[in-house]
Amino acid sequence: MTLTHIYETLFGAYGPQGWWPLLGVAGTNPTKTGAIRGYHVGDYSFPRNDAERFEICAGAILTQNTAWPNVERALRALADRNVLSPQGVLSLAQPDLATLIRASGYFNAKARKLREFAAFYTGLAGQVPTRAALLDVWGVGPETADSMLLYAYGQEEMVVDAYTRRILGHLRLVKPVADYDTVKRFCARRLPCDLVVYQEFHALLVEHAKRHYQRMPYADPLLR
DNA sequence: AACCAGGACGTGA
DNA sequence: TCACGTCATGGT
Repeated sequence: MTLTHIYETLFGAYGPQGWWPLLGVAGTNPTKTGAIRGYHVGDYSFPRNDAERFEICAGAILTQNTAWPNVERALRALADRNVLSPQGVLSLAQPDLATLIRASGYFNAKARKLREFAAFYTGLAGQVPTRAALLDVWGVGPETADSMLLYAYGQEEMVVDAYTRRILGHLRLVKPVADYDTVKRFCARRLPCDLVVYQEFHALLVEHAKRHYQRMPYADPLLR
């Protein structure tokens, strides 16, 4: 079972996922599970502007260990108040920001993370951040940094998350204890370095895991 | 009604 | 390094 085969199998089964979800983009994904919306299936021209870029980054922080529908509530609360922007986030006192993003969980920690990131983002002045610079921001770890680079900045950085580990571990392609960078290199070495492939691969693994890796014991009907 | 979700950080060994 | 506790809402 090669990663290319996994990719093609999942792509054949679910089709393009069109990540990252955006509030202003209607969900048209025929394979969507649950309440997830905001797809732009088959269109890889995103983000189309700076507002969408920041929304993706904010979502990457808010979705840490959190289900997307809750993240969407928080993002919508920010958008409704017209503060889903670096300036908007920084205009709020941290407790007020925390109240707005309450639904996403860990709201105190995430309010601080959003503010730290908004300040960093402003300092970028439109430049693409390096991975190392992102990792220096408090609240941005490896997965969050790679999600931002891959989906907000169009950089070919493989995203490894709990689902990636779960699926690849179940298929015995990686050890369950392998660290982030080990799994990342494993994937990067075996898939073509292509933006579409990277974006879809991560999204497809999430979709597949949501369908078949929610509860033990796993019985994967597609991969083995 | 426990269990978990597209993690990251701080601490003590 | 590494294992473990902490942060917290909402769906199943």
